Amino acid sequence: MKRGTSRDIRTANRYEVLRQIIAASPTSRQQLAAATGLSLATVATLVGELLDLRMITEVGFEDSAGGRPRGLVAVNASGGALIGVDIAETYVHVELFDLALNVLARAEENMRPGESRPEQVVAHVAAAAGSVVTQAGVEAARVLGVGVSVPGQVDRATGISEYAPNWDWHDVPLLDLLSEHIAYPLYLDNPLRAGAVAELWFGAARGHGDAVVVNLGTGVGAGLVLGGGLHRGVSNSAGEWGHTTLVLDGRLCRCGNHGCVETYVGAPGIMQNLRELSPRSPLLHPDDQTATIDALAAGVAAGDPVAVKVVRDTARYLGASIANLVNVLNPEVVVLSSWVAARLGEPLLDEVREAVARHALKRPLAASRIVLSTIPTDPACLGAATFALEGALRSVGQRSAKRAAFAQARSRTAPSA
Amino acid sequence: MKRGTSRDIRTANRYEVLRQIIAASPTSRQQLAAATGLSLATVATLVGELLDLRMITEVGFEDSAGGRPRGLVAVNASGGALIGVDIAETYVHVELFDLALNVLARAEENMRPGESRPEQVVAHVAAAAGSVVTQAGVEAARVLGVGVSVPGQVDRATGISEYAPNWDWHDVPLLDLLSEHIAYPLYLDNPLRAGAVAELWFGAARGHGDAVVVNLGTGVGAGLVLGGGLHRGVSNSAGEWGHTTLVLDGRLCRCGNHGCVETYVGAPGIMQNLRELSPRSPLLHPDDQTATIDALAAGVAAGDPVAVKVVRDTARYLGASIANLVNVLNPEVVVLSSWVAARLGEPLLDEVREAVARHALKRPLAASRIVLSTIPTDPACLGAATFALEGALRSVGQRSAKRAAFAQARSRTAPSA
DNA sequence: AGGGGTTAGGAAAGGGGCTTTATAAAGTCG
DNA sequence: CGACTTTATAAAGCCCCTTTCCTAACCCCT
Repeated sequence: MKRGTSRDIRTANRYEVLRQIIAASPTSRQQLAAATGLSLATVATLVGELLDLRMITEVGFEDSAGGRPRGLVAVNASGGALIGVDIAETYVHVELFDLALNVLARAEENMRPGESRPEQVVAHVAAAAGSVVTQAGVEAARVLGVGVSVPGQVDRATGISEYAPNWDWHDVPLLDLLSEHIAYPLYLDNPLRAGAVAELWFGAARGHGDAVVVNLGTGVGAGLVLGGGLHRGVSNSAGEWGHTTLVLDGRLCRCGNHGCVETYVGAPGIMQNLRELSPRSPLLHPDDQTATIDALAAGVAAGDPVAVKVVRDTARYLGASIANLVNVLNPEVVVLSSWVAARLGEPLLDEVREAVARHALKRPLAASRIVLSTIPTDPACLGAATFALEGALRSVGQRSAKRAAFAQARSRTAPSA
Repeated sequence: MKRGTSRDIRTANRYEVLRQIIAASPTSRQQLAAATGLSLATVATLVGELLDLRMITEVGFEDSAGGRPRGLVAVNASGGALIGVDIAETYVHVELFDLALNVLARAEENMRPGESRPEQVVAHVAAAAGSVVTQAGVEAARVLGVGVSVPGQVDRATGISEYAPNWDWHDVPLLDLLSEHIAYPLYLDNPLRAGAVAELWFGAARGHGDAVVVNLGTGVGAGLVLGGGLHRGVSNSAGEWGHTTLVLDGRLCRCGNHGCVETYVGAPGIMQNLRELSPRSPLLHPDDQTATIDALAAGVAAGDPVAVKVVRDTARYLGASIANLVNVLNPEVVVLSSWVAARLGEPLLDEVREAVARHALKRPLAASRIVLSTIPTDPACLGAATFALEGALRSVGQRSAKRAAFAQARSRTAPSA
């Protein structure tokens, strides 16, 4: 049971101030103090730190009501670069961000089925990472770090991929393998937590102490923000909501269990919902999840009754299982994220809201908003890059000790002179 | 989103030190420092504070290996009293504890069906609270506070019982009503959280950052300990695990939903499990939950195949839904608590462990231990009293400002004299 | 009996953090 | 051009925790 230290407070405040600046650039110290609840003095110190790091810059002044104008600061977008890597079953996405978290370059490597050895995956990552750096033309020294999202169970401390379901990896020392090809600081975690931290910094979970980021893709899961921070659980494997039982003795899941949420609301599960309703539906593309989900979305837009019914059925499963999260965790906001949610969009959201309302208890329900993610790019990439940003920010404020000591010594001798 | 202050660190450390002293009384400062990870100096300060408060006392010395003997401190059991109140559907339990959390006096008031008006309940509480104080013969001034556990949704800040399912209460200002009869500081919350905090301070969750306390009674729910503290959720209604869906379109629950966990593993649910297996079983006491559960426990002990099967079926439901918690939250320990768990005991636990192992993912499962609660008395009473203890401890260290200023002023003038 | 040696406990100093108060800087307005 | 306002920084104060140093207390050995 870890004890908190006063330094953690500082780190949290640093995060909060930078988040705020990124969100509302340019902004003044006054606004930051109001938004964060910190005193002007503390904000000024933190802003000073960030200026020293060249992560933000002064960008002019703003009239005040008759007094000294407010100095404005903004993210120094070109002050550094962050790389986010999203490793998935069939592809590796790599994006290079500036400090405003704009995408400067993008690279995608597709992996052929069977290409599942760790060295092969690592080679793809290294190639793509090299590519984005040259594409964007940033100097290597400006890259603050590389965040890597890899499916399955990850031990962040050791950098070991304990288990990756797609490739049946067991205890692969992924960080070590990657560091042979990549010289920047590396941060490893899984897509659920990456998505959650992306929403926490830049998305719908901003400013909320308790939030759930529901990830709807081929696999499903949830990233949990509890008490203002990511909840990891004791072995960094919290959030496996996709493998909670919704239908006892229900559909067989790839995890070996029956009736998992994932088998009803993951992309293959949705295809199964469609198949059970209308086995020969033209919406169904048996070997292509993306095409099927797109066809469903188009069908709903066109008023196709089968598509509408499939989305409704899916929303019913999804609503019941989101209601479980709402009842257990009582979050302020539930964010629907990842590609399935993005493609099915509002129609799915509306049905889900209704279904959750039917299943959840009144009080927790009243406190929870359910929204779609507003993150336009790959949330796992953005989240992974955010881990790198957090990492860069965490290691601040160690080496200023010498200067402080010097300043103090001088101020002590001055009066005697 | 609340920011933490350095004072919270102090409060947490104060809790931790006192917890440790209560758990291992008498103990030395050395042991405390080792157990808490704090420095000797900090432990000494905190111990000093607690000595000043007369919550602990020095009780002698212990030989050290050849050097100065270690001073021993122990809880000053008679240094104060705490009252815990457990309001349930049919009864009010009140217990008076000394500071070692021993029960000094107990009172129970039974409520007749229909006796559901807030004033009637409050009258029972007031009567029982008065009774325990006179029984134990403690002076009123020594009572540090009264914790009250009331079912349903509670707003701690305002002291309003927003919703109590048994009596259909809506927004009852319970704290105000109670304070008309009870002069001690009052602390209100619900039994789930009371149970969790009891386990966190004195039970199986001690020292664990992430724990789930599963409450198996007539109703069921879970108290969540996440990140070392109680997780309340945004509207203090987290933990309603009893009303998560385990069987889509399953049994009708009193919450209006279908297939809730509670309908399978709450006492009435277990009776239903029995009824479905063997409608005319002599184990079944249709109007008496307690007797039925007792009969089942006895039946299992005697090897009655029907009883064994019912417990196994129940454990199957329970295991699947505990696995859901394990997968989502990845806790270090899951504690089975409340009267149903206590009565069915080890046989239930064994079956539950097996069932959880079948349903949970390998990694979170490997990190989780499932245990029975070791708290012998009513956990809601103990937990409620613990709220009072925490409250008393939280308001420490405010009023020493004046003395500190004085001491400093004196030390500043001294050298010049 | 009286000094080392050893361990405990407390006091002081040091380092981090945050806030309040004072002061300097930079405008506006009469 | 001075008075008033508003912003930003500097100084001082308070709260934590830890490290370091010193005294207290006890053992043992001479």
